Amino acid sequence: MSAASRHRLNILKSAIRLFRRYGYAATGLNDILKSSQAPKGSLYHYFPNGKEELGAEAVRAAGKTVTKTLEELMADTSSTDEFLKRYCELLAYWIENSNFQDGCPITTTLLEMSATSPTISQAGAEAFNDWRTVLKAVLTRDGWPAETARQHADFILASIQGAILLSRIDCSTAPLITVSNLTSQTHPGSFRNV
Amino acid sequence: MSAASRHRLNILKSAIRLFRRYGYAATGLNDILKSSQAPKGSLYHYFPNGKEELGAEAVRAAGKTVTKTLEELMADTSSTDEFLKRYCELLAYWIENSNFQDGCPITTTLLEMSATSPTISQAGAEAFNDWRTVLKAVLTRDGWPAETARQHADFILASIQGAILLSRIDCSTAPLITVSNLTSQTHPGSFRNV
DNA sequence: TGCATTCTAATGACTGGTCTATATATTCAA
DNA sequence: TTGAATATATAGACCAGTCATTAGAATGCA
Repeated sequence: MSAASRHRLNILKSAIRLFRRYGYAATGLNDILKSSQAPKGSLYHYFPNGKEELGAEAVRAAGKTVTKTLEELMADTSSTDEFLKRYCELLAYWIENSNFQDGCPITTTLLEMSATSPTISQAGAEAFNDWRTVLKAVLTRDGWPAETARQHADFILASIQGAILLSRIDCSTAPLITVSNLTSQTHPGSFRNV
Repeated sequence: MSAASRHRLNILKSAIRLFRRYGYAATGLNDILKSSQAPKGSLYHYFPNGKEELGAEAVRAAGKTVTKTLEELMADTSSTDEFLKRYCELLAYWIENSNFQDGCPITTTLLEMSATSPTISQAGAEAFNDWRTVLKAVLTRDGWPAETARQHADFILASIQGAILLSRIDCSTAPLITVSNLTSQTHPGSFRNV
């Protein structure tokens, strides 16, 4: 990485962190600049369309990070059951470690901007699609037929998203653990065992 | 209702509607006042602690409306399966009718304020608990043992919350329908049939 | 009943501050 | 010397919240 684009990356990282914790609207550009230690002029240099572009980029970047985690976890596990258990453990660990202040890195921003920014919404839809694709691959690997796998990928995605929300609001990892267990029950070991 | 408190109710209704669609931080008090046609002084008269109190009240009120809907639906159905199907249909109808601009009436606000406002978070936690209680009653009525019912209530709550999110971002009722079908599969007719 | 008084509920102009974004000037590196 | 990068200043809109004032109901009294 060139020293020149160091600021760009720091701005993006700070934006992701602050949007995730406090939301898009409540996070001021000044907060992001202060946290990233980047000069003010850099923000509009690297993100000429201002806050909305930064928001979309943050959703894209955070989305890709999650996709990468899911792919690595898929390579590192051999069944849907194991995959889900491991992922939920990971989530519970991170959420608890943030004192239940951090949730999904893109959900809050997406809900806030869904009605006003097509740009950000689209970035979010693409991230969800990437995640779905990995989940579908995990299910397919376990022998699930394509169409069934697609639907169950949605189901798993929804359950986990909801579990993160509940865990955060309840300040307890219990919902995540419950969802992990019950989702595993619904997707035991392999489709062939169902 | 006294004519005097008309403004209070209108402010609350507008706050719920705007917070739901645009989020808490992006909704200015002026927006709420304009939409409710209430004078500005009334806001601080009825909600002396300002925006945060209004936010907590909005979460409480919207939460109770949902609880009531769930209770009515429980009385109007005879199995978990039917209950879930009917509720997801209802949600899909409302979301589609808003052109996918409205989601859960409290989730966005809760995610935004979770890290900064214990007051609002607590109002949200209580709302979720009320919903859980109804869901648990629905499962118990179907013969599920108490502890199992509690966990499945969480599971259902999470799935539906996630499904609303996905439907909104994808601008499609498909995730809601998928979750409705698969959740029903997981909770067929009665526990005795499992 | 009719009028004066009291008191509280209700109000809207106003404040200080912060927001995003822009415009211009300067620095720095190739 | 050129263009990318950074710094500064500020515009213009909007923000939540305050407070002196007003409207109107309740009360006391004749």
